[in-house]
Amino acid sequence: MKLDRLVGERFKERPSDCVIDSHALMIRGGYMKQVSNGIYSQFMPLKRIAHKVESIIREEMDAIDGQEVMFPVVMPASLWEESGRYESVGKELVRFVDRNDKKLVLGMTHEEACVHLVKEYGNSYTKYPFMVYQIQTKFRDEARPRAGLIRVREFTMKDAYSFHTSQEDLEEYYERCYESYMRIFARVGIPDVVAVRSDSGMMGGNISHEFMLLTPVGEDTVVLCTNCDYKANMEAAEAIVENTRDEVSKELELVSTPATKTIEALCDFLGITKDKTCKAVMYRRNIDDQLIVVFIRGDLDVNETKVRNYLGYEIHPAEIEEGEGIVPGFTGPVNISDGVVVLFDKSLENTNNMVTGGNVVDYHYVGLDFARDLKDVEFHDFAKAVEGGVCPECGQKSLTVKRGIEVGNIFQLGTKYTETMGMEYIDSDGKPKHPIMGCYGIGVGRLIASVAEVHHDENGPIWPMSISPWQVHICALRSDDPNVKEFADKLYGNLMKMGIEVIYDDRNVSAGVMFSDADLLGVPVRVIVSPRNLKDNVCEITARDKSFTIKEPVESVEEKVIEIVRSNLC
RNA sequence: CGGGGUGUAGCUCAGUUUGGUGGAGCGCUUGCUUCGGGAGCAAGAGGUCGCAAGUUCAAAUCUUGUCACUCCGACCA
Repeated sequence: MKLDRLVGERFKERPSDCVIDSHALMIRGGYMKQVSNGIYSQFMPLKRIAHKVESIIREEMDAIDGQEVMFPVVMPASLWEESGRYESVGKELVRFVDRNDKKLVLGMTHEEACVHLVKEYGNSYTKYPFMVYQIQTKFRDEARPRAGLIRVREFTMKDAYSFHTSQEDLEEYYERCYESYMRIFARVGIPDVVAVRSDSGMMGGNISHEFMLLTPVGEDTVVLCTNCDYKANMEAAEAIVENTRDEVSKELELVSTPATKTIEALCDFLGITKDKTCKAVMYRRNIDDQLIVVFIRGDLDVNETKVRNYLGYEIHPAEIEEGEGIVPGFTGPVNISDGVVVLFDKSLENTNNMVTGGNVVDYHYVGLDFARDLKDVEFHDFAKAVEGGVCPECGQKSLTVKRGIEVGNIFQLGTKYTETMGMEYIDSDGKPKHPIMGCYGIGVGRLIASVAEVHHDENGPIWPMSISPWQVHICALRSDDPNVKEFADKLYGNLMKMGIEVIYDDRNVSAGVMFSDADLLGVPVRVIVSPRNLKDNVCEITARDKSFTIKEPVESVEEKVIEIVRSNLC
């Protein structure tokens, strides 16, 4: 490819609306152009990278007996009504009608389409297990796309679906897929992705893992143990709290605490620490606005996912209005109004001498003893894990909280879809059963952005050889010099003949422009042909990551470049 | 969905407070010079100031509406 023919322009300045580096560099480098909020067109360099990433994914999926298929982008609503997700999924699912007013949806994930595809085939236990996958465009009307390709509405995704006749078989395959994923991440250049236990959310099912690239720009929160192997998404991380109890329980007493609506103000007023308070966090049930109050120790935060899972329905943070029997800022468990769902976090179990809302404006209870003053209370884990908290695996106070980008995930789905959609096989015992499913996703664009996020400098991305849009970038400095032009042309032609992927810059521009553009394209090997070099009968071969610069005699440049590319030295 | 911000040349942004014939840098075109990290000189092209109403003798500037983008939060296989 001649660089002067490459469609897409490169920019000197960082676009003002780019927050993270990978986004800014991919815009500056002419990799993509935004069409709408969370929707991008891709120029050739990005398309080539995506193609390579997809090839790697394809190889690894095929290696675990996957079969590539293709599901439709547009599906009839009836398919989603079968699984129940036409109702249960929120506005991320785009619903529309065709010319005949028939209801359709835009594919955001393809469990339904997959079950539909393999339903008749999988009619006997002898046909299991099997896995099908596709690499395709998905559309999710995300509430807030951001950070370039990290969070978008339209994106390319590899999604795989496996079918099994036993939980053991699913688990065995799940493990194979897990390892396959680790190979994929290593091959595209981010080997240090960690797999964390996750909450399965709308997908349903039991065990699931998310593959996280740890980086401060990530939008997920991950809990890791520095002492053992424990890793979990914040949503799924168990919180272990050590409750302390004072020797003497004081009397329960209502005291005046004017203008202390926040825990901070209350602690200041009474001269106590946050862990001696019990705060109320309010939610509402999505369908009917039923009020839910979660009581938790004042120094901790509520993990909303745990509350949602415990209750078994969708909730959202609540605004309190007058006349509901709830006193915002002064809500406590003693004499709380009926008709409110009340939950207690384990951090309060067996504690005493706690301060909590008096359910009267400007009053709090002090001396609350949960064992003594509240009857028939159950305590559950509703708290977020904290930095320095106790690890649920090894019991040490060694938890750390980090940010991560979710580059992939794997779910043990169970029979949620095969049951609702009536997929059955005849087992060896002659009885009809529902196959057990697993599903496995990787976002291609997000993966590419993640690689750029890890591998870049201030001048541009530094692509690993495995996914770089080209393998070699030839810069012909002073292409108006006939010797330079002739040599560079020949080198370009010969490398192409040898099957090397080359981007060739023979524009008559200054060295600075040429090098800056090369930096933005991030090709790992750069060959500089110039009058200065040719005078000494050499060419310069440099690595984009600056790991080496060599002056190679002109006779052996071609050979040397091929050797570097083939040996994957970059 | 809640709260902020921004829409002026391909890009980055001044100009809006206080209404009076729209600017800069980069990029683009032409010519000459230059040539190893975003060159110099000269000449040029390029904008219904997001859109629509309104106020006014006069609107990029004031008012209202609307659309788009963006940030924080909520939500998120």
